[in-house]
Amino acid sequence: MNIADHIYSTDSANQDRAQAIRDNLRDAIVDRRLAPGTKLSEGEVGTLFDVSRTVARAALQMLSFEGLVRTERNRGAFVANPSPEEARQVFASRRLIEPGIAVAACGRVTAADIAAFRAQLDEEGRFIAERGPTARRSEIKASGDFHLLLASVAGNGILQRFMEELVARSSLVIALYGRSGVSACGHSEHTKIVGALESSDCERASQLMLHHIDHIEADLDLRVRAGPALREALNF
Amino acid sequence: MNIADHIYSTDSANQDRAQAIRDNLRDAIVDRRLAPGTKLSEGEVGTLFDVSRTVARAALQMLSFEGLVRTERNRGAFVANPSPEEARQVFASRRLIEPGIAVAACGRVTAADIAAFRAQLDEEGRFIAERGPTARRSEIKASGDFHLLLASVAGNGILQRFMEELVARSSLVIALYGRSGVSACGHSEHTKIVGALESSDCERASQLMLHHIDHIEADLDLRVRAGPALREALNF
DNA sequence: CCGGAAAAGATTGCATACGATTTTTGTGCA
DNA sequence: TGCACAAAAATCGTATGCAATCTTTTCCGG
Repeated sequence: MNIADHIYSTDSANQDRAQAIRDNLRDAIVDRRLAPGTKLSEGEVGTLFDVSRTVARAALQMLSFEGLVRTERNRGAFVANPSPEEARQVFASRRLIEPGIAVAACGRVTAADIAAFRAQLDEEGRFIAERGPTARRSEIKASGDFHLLLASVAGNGILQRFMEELVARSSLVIALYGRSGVSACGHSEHTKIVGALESSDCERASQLMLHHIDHIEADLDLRVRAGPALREALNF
Repeated sequence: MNIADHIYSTDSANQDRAQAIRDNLRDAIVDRRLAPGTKLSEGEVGTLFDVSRTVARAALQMLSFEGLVRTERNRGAFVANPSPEEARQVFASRRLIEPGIAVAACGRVTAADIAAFRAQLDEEGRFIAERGPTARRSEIKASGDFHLLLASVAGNGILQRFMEELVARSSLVIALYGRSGVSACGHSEHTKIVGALESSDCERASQLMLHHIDHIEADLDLRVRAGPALREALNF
C-alpha cells in the first residue's frame, strides 16, 4: 500500500493522461531533479512521455495553476523560481491554514490514521539516517508527505488541495533557500504533533504546528541575493 | 476605473484568450446566469466565443481547477452543483483563511484602499435598494467582490487566488442553498469590518470577519434534500 | 402500445498541421 | 575581431481531423 494512495485518493483516480504526466513532473520538481528555471518545452515533454503536445500542454497548464511552473507567452514553461517574497507568502499562507488543519485532523483522527502517521514518521527517520543527495531529496519529500497526510485526515478536500500546492511550493522554496538540515528538528516536531493528535489535545497540536512552520521558515535564508536576476536571465 | 482591475491586477493582464473566456464564464456562473448542472460543451463554448475547441477546452479546464466546473471523462463539463458537504468545506476553509486575511489587510491598508472599500460598499448598497432578480445577482457578486478586495489589500497573491476560488464557489453555494436576503445584514457587517480596518483594530476586524462568515453560512439550508439526485440525473 | 437492441448522431480525447513568434545561427561589413 | 542584420531552426498558439465513447433516435418483436 502506497502512501500516495492515501493522500491523493479522491483526485488522481479519475481523468486522463495529462494528470499522470503532471504528477510525474510535480514529483520531479519537488524532488529537485528538475532545477528551478529549467525549460519544459511542450514538445520535449510530449516525446518524453510519448504523448502529443496537446496532452503535454495540458499537464504544464495544470502545473502552472499550482504555481510550480511559470509560463510565458510564446516562450514556454519553466520550473518556477520563487522569489523570497513568494517564499514568504507561501509560509504566511501555511501559518493561516495548517494550524486549523491540525485542529480539524485532531477531531477526526482514527486509530488507522495514527498507524499511517507512525509509518510515515518511520520513513522520515530512515531517510534522515541515510547520507547522500538522494536521501536528502527523499527526506524533503517525506517531510512534505507528513503534512499532506495530515491534510487528508482533516477531511476537507478543498483545504487538502490548497495544502498540496503549498507543500509542493514549500519544497521548491526549501531547495532554493534552505540553509541546513531542517529535517532533523522537523522530524521530532512531526513526532510531537502526532503525539498531540493521539492524545486528542487539539490546541496543542495547533500550537505545535504553528511553531513547526515558524521553524521551517526560520531555517531559510531569504535575503535577496545579487545573483538571481543574472542567473534567471541566463536561464540557469 | 473598474473594481476588477484592482482585484485581478496581477493575473489577468498576461496570458491568452482562454483566460478571457474563463473570466467570462466564471462571471456567468457566479452571477447565476448559468445554472448549476448546465452542460458546457466544448463546441458550443467555442462557437459562442468564436474560438476553436482547443481554446474553449483550456478555459473549461481552468474552471474545473477552480471547482466551478465539474468534468466527466468522455462526457464533458458541467457547471458545478456543490453538495451540502462541499458547501460546508467551502465555509470551513473561509473560516480558516479570511480572519487571517483581515488581519493582514488591516496591517497594510492605505487611505486609497479605504476609499476603494467605501466605493465598494456604496455599490453594494445600491443593489440592495433595487428590486428584481438582476439586482439580486449583482448584489451577490458585489458582496463577493468585497471579500476579494480585502484579499487584494492583504497583499498575499497565493491567498488572494485561494479566496478567488472560495468566493466564487460560495456564490454558487449561496445561489443553491441560500434562504433569505442574507445581504442586508451582510452589508452592515462589511461596513463594520471596514470601520475596524480604518481604526487599525486588527483583532476586531478578524473577529467581525469570523462572525460574518458564520452568519452567511447560518443563512444556508444545508439539509440534504430528496431532490438533488433526481434533478442531477435529469441534467436539470 | 411498450421494451429493448441497433444504428445514427453528437461529443470528447488526442494527434497532427500550419501560421506566428521567438531564438539561434550564419554572414557581410566596419 | 566585433557587431549588425538576415536567414534558418525551434517553439508556441490555434485550428482541424479522426477514432473512441457516449447519447439519442429508430425500428422491430412481443
